[in-house]
Amino acid sequence: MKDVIENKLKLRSVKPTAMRLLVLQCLMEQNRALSLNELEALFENADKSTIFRTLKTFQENYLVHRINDGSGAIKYALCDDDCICSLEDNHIHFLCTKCEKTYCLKDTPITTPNLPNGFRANFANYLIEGICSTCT
Amino acid sequence: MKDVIENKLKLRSVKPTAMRLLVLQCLMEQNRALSLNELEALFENADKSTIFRTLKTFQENYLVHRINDGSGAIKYALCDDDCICSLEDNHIHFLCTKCEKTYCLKDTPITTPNLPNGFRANFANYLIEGICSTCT
DNA sequence: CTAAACTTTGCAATGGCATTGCACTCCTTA
DNA sequence: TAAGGAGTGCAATGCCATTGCAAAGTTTAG
Repeated sequence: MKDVIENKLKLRSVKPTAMRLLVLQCLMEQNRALSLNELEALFENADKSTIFRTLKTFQENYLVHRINDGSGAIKYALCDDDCICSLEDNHIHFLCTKCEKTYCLKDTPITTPNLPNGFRANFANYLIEGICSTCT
Repeated sequence: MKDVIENKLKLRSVKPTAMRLLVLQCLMEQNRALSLNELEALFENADKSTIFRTLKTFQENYLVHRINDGSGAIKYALCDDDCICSLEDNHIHFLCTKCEKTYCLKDTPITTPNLPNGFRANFANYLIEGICSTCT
């Protein structure tokens, strides 16, 4: 397990500090998108700004992507190993309004519609709100 | 013109105060989604909280919908006259990363994808970022 | 082996935006 | 015309993202 995490970091040329290993592990275990506050709560004794900067580093190296799910707090979720956060990597996110958890629906790719003349798309953020399978 | 605005309010049973007429007019004229700060700047001498509450009233009566375009500030845009802000009324929003303006693409309805088993959709927020036709 | 240079971390602000309590004004209505 | 309710303005408050600065840790050059 630890090897998998370290490999993920190595793959993206990010130095494996203790904090980074922990944050990455959390994101892998939870298997959903987490906010800064949620992550902080999972650690108890880590500083929020350190986690923030850890996540920033992760973003810059395509380890995580940020999700704006309208909850007020930005959520962070793991990227796939071959992700470069391009339009093609964008996928639908699902916010359950009951349990308040946000999931990546990686198997549900976004179909970019035909835009009006002169509009060009660089990035898509498609959020669906509803009830998730465990809350049904 | 003024009649059109007053009618919109009457249609939704919202009393036409001076502030409400002004805010509604702004939203009609700009033909795009505006943030609270943008609206405040257009008036110079109106209080932000008054505009906020005006917009809240508008939302509650399906006159405007709020858009989370990831800019940090919520944007507000006019609803169609027959809108009840249901899933069917949801449409794509476009944020131009050059001029920072957000538009409703009402002619580009959202196609809701097939969700994984057990997931049910109630609301969709589909935002596309890119370059708009006037910035191309 | 050691000192300098750089990176990471923790603490303590700061700033932006949404939201609300309270008092004042205005408008409606009995 | 007085009372009640609706609308407005001002001044907080709170939440979240972000950053400056100094301490601690790590790497590198000599």
